[in-house]
Amino acid sequence: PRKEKRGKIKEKKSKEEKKEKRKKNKKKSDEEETPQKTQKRKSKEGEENNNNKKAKKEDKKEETENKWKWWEEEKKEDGVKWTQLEHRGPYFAPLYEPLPDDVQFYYDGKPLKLSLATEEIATFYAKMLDHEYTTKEIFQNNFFNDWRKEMTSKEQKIIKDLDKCDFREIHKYFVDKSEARKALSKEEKQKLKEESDKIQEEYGYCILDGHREKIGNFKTEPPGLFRGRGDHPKMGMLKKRIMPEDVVINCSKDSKIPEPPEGHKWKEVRFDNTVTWLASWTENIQNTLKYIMLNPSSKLKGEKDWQKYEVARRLKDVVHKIRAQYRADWKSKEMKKRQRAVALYFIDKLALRAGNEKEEGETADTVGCCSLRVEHIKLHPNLDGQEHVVEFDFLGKDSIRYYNKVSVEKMVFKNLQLFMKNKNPADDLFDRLNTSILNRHLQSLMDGLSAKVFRTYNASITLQEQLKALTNSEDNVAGKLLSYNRANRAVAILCNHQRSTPKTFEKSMQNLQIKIDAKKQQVEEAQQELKKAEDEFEDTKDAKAEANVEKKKKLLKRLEEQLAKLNVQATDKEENKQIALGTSKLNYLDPRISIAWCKKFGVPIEKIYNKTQREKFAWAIDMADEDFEF
DNA sequence: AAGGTGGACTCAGAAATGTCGAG
DNA sequence: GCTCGACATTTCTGAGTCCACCT
Repeated sequence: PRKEKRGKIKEKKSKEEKKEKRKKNKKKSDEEETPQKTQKRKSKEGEENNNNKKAKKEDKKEETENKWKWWEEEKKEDGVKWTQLEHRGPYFAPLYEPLPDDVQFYYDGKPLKLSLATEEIATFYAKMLDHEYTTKEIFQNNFFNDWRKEMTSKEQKIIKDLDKCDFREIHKYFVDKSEARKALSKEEKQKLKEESDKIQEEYGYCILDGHREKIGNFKTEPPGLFRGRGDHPKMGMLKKRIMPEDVVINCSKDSKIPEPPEGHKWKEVRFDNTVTWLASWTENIQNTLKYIMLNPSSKLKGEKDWQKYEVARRLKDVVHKIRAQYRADWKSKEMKKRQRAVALYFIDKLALRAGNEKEEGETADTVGCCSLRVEHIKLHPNLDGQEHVVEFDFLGKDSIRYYNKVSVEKMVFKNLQLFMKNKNPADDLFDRLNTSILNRHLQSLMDGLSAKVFRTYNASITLQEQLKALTNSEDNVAGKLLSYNRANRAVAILCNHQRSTPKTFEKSMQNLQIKIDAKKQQVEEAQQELKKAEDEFEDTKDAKAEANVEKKKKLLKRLEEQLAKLNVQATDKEENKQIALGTSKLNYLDPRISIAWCKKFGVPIEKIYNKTQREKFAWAIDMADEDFEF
């Protein structure tokens, strides 16, 4: 039986009680709170007018100076996340601007002036007209339902059929508008940029324990139509505008409490230092909370990230024991244990996600390990010369397809046959198992162990092993980077991180091939020229000719290097077309492995981590030396 | 005491935006 | 030096995991 509907109204009582608890919990640290005020105020205003070059220089300076090395400080007591937190509150999405009078909506062929609220929602749909979403029936129905709810009764009486609605003029208006924006002059664009920079300056940072930290998402999400991933039952529903009255602010008591926009109030202001968020609101589609939190470069995120990899490293010490145990459990008398052991084998070997149960009808039908159904696997006693092959085919997180044929151990195969006996395709494969049972078991094996740790562990250890196996110290930097990318790719494949093939892929591949051919030609020509120069030197033996030979040699060498680089590029590109490397790099690979590798092989860190990534991994860059072992 | 539920946090790819080098 | 498009980066917000707490 799958879960019941979630979004029920919370009981007031429990909420109040919880609040009380938080207060108690927090009291202690409140007292310790040091009222350090904003000591540092970087004089940003002055830089603003300067030209790019200077600004860049300043950036660099900032990069090396006054960075908070929180990793050198002592950790706070358990559960307390900060002692000082001050911020400006969220930046609200701009209000709706009505359409000009000459842009009209048509119903049944006739122009119809809509009320402001109705018109706004119409624009959400109009903007998406050339997206395939709007061709889907569920999307259309959900949209139309929600739209009608917001109409005046007069409008409701007229607008009864979406097919009779003509949004094309509105659509065109927005297309033109975005064209116009692209066509703005340099100066106008510059001005726009400055305005958004100013907002970033003002709302994009907070003060956390005396340090200025960047916020990850400081803007509220604008209203629009919900776009789920995959086959989402709620696609097209109206996502409502967030008002200050919806927003809970979290900050420290003695800080400057953010002002709500003129004429508005916050839903609540609280002072909870056991959580990391600055503001939150409830989103109306799934009735779940959304948060404003810090950027990955912040202490709060960085510390947690570091800790994640430390847990994974502890798993390394016990993983052999755990593997031995689940292998033994395959033969257990208890069905529950067998299921747990087989599931864990999948999680370990295939890096599957845990697979929480989901409420049917509320989200797209996707699964992870524990929620696999019989219909998601096929058993092949023999396939393509391999024994005991399991064919997986299911939609995972974000409705990304997982398709894999794996030869498994005999005992696993037998167990799967057993689990599937007398079941329907739609039945749970592991009917005696769920994520909480699994995680409780894992916790008992190692402190802090849960299913996702296996993904982190296997990803990182794979990178380390692959780097060891693939890197050739004789290679030049480009060659080494290819090895790095290949190691990274092995991880991405393991974790099933995919992307749609870029639209321009074929074309850009062709272009690259053309370049390669041209370069080959050049190399040949250079070879001939060199030959000629050598012959001439042979004849004349004069200094000028000798210099010429040297020159041609150099040219040839340079061209050959360029050709080699292009070839490397082509290989890399082809191998990468459907694989997304970013996710694993950012979330699964202990950065210290990569940094150690860079140091060991003399590859500049900038070659593998861009600026943002270097900020996120500042802790690792500072602490890892070339001997680091995961 | 098992299972449901809300809350808080990580992880995910698409889309928007910025940049940079070839022509 | 300028433009244009390919590619890189950033933004966006949806989709998971996991745990504490409640019944």
